[in-house]
Amino acid sequence: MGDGSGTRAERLREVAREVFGWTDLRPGQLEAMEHLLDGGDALVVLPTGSGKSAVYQVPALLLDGPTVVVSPLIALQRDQVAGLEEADAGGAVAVNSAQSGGSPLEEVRAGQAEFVFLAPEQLAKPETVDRLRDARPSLVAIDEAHCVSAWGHDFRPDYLRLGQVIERLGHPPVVALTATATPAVREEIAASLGLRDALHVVRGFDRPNLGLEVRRFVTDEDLRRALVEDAASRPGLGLVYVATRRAAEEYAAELKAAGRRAEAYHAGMRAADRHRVHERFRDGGLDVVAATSAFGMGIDKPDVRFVLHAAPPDSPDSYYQEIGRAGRDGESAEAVLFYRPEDLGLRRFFAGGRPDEELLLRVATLVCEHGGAVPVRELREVLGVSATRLTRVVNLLERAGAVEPAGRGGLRRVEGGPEPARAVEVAVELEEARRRVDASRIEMMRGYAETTGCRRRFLLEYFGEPYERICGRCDTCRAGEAEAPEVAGGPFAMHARVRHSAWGPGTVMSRENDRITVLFEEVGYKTLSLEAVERDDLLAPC
DNA sequence: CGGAGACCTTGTAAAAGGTCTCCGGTGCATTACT
Repeated sequence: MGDGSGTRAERLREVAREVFGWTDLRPGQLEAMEHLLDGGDALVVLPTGSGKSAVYQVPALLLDGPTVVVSPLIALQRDQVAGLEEADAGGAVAVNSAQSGGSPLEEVRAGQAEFVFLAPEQLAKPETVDRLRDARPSLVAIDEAHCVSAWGHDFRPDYLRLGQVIERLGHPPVVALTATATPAVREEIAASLGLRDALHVVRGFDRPNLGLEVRRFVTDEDLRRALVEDAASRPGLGLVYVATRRAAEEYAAELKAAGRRAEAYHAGMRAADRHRVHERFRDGGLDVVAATSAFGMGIDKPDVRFVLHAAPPDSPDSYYQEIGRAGRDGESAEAVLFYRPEDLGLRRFFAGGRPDEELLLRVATLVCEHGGAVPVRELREVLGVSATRLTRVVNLLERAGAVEPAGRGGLRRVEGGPEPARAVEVAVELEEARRRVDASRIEMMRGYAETTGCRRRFLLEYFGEPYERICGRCDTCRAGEAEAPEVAGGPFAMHARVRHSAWGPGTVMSRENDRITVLFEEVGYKTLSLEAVERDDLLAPC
């Protein structure tokens, strides 16, 4: 071990101990911190509650200049600012529409705040980025970085523009942090943020204390009855994830009627009510929260004993994140999916929708005809569309190579890029490829629900972790149905690169005894029978 | 894609079955009102 690294590690440990009171740093954390101090970028996948925030907070204090933290929810920003204020870590401020008075950006520029928290939407304003750049940031942290991939394309398109923001800030060291990401999602995050030779730190996917089970139903009525009975009789604190706001209310009401302290939680509730449910949950005043996917980010309650799903979520990514909220204390906890194949229909509906060809063409044409740099703000006024819709379309046209950013919040045509009509075609194809991948994730969720193999193995291999055994802690293992896997070898080993004549290149993600699952770059996940693959020579190594 | 509720039809009076329409998840910010 060289002198430099020893000193660095010691300085990091000292700050961790003296400022934050953390007496030891885990290997993954320390490795990432050292890399950031050396000026490198990092992508860190660590389970919640294992000190992800430390990875940026500690080096931040050793680097000369403020740290920009991109965080998806204002509520999270508030908690993080409060935590840092307590630690006396050089001051922390949040910049968002909810703050009243004061001038947080001025504090940052004047060196009075070490940490500044913003949502990507704030960073869509060129003047905000300019003022941050003037403060010479020394570190950028992207918290909950899976949002780049999960939300960037449709819901919060400003997430896809963070790469440009990072460049405008002079590309100081960047660290992207998340608790869950498949290898494909990691690649997407790194590419989208423009990380350079990023160090990937990935730890602790397996949660051996989590029991896995799927219960299958024919009618919605039977499913509901069974779920309420189950949630009402299990000891300890639990979550019930549902697909709609209405179902959240209904389950909460039924559980109350069954004598449990239960509340609903969804984005349609008033902010004060949401807040109250959150607090009661945190303080042990509830037994069950029946919630949509709105509930969860930022919660770190150690003693959740069960997570039941009344309907499958849109992907194993979401599922693993949601069940990962159980058993953080390391004690035994259960994750049960109450499953009907029909309930995947709602997910297919959400993943559907068509790209807005008309708006794509109008934007491409306007930018092309303008000749110079068009301010995005002006485009929005001329077209009379929402910022979200316009940003989505601009993102697609940029990815299609038709337009590019020009200075502060401007857009111009790419020299030698496609004509507007052609640009729309390329953009539509990009969008459709995205939908195919989303649809294949839903299919993987179906695969999890319907597999006869070990469910833990299914999930871990989905996340790219080889698991050449069966767990004994899921329903298929306990029923003796899951067969121990053969030792996979040959041309279709885990992570082998393959090519399909119609679906193009892909990566082998898992191999059960008689079939393999491949993640194709253009069409997403596909499961193939090994017999058919061999008989018809469907896959070639590449 | 699938479920719920509205509306309609049937063919004789109180209700059952068919067809249609609409709705459904995540949050930022901004704006126009009480």
